Amino acid sequence: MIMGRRWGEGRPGGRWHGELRGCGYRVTMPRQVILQVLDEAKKHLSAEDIFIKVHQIYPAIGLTTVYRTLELLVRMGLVHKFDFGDGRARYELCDGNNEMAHHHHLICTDCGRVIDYDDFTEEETELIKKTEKELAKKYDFTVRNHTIQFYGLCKKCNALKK
Amino acid sequence: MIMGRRWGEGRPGGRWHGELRGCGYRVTMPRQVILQVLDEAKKHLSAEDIFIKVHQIYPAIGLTTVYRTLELLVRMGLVHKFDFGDGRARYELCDGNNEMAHHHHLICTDCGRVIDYDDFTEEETELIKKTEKELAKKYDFTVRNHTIQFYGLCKKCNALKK
DNA sequence: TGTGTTGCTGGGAATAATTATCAATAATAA
DNA sequence: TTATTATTGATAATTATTCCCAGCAACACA
Repeated sequence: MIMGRRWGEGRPGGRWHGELRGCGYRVTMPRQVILQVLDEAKKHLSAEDIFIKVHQIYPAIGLTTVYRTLELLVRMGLVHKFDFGDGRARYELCDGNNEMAHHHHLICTDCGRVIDYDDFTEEETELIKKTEKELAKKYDFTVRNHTIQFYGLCKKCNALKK
Repeated sequence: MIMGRRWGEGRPGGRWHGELRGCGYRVTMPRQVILQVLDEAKKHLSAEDIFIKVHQIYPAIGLTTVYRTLELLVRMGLVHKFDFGDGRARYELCDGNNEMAHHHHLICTDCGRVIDYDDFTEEETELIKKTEKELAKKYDFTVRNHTIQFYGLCKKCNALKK
């Protein structure tokens, strides 16, 4: 039962030890805690959201470090950065290990509400994969991630218009 | 040959007279020129891009008005707002009248280059339509637009990594 | 287990896009 | 033409994000 266990797998923040070290980065407290917070989050968080949550665990954190680390994680492909059009970016752990189911977003252009959905992805996944392959060939572009967002009016705003 | 011609259809900026008035908005010079610039643009423009172009046609324009008008047009559903993750929004006329072919984006996370592509398969278009319908039903959400973006490395940046 | 190198950090200042304010202007309806 | 009032433009204010730099700490090597 112990075999195959890698260093840090028991610790919440230690899980990404390998990824960081593998890219030549140091494993620091801020990085571990930020990853932990992202992992525990059930939804996309803004930089400030992350800062506040991390601050509760590790109060010495600086906002600059949050931004710097997020940029690093995005570059590494561990984190995905979203823009919902409200002027602040959101961040989510990528679903490389099925940690978080792959999903997309419905964004209300009126109240800014964001609805996650993960229905209809079976068929979609197939198509996306195929498309990615074709794009890669045609444009010589290495796809690492994608975003699908539907914009419109949510239930409430729809009702208010009438 | 003259019948059916509505006011403003001959003028570049007058084309949207109906849309504006229909929503109870006034037809002003800034609005007409901004729409003209968006219409003539072959690609997505930032607010500043638009300001500069409009300024050449109508120098009295203020940057505030550009932002204000774009927000209005987005709310009206005439213009689509994009976020490519570089901190500035981009705007494009919607393709309601086939003016501009519907397209999606490939975004290089390294150099920020954006590639438009509009070669989707039949299949792809079908799926989107179907998904829109089902989402509308399930979440009571009126879809007015959508965005599909692939993130990754473009040809050049791919080459540099090796 | 100590120690030096150097990547990483935190705080504050700087930047840049966007939004708020408000008196002056101009599009409409009459 | 005139009155009404939406719209505008200049400036100030706001807000997310980045820059800068001296001090700190991870970790390779001993």
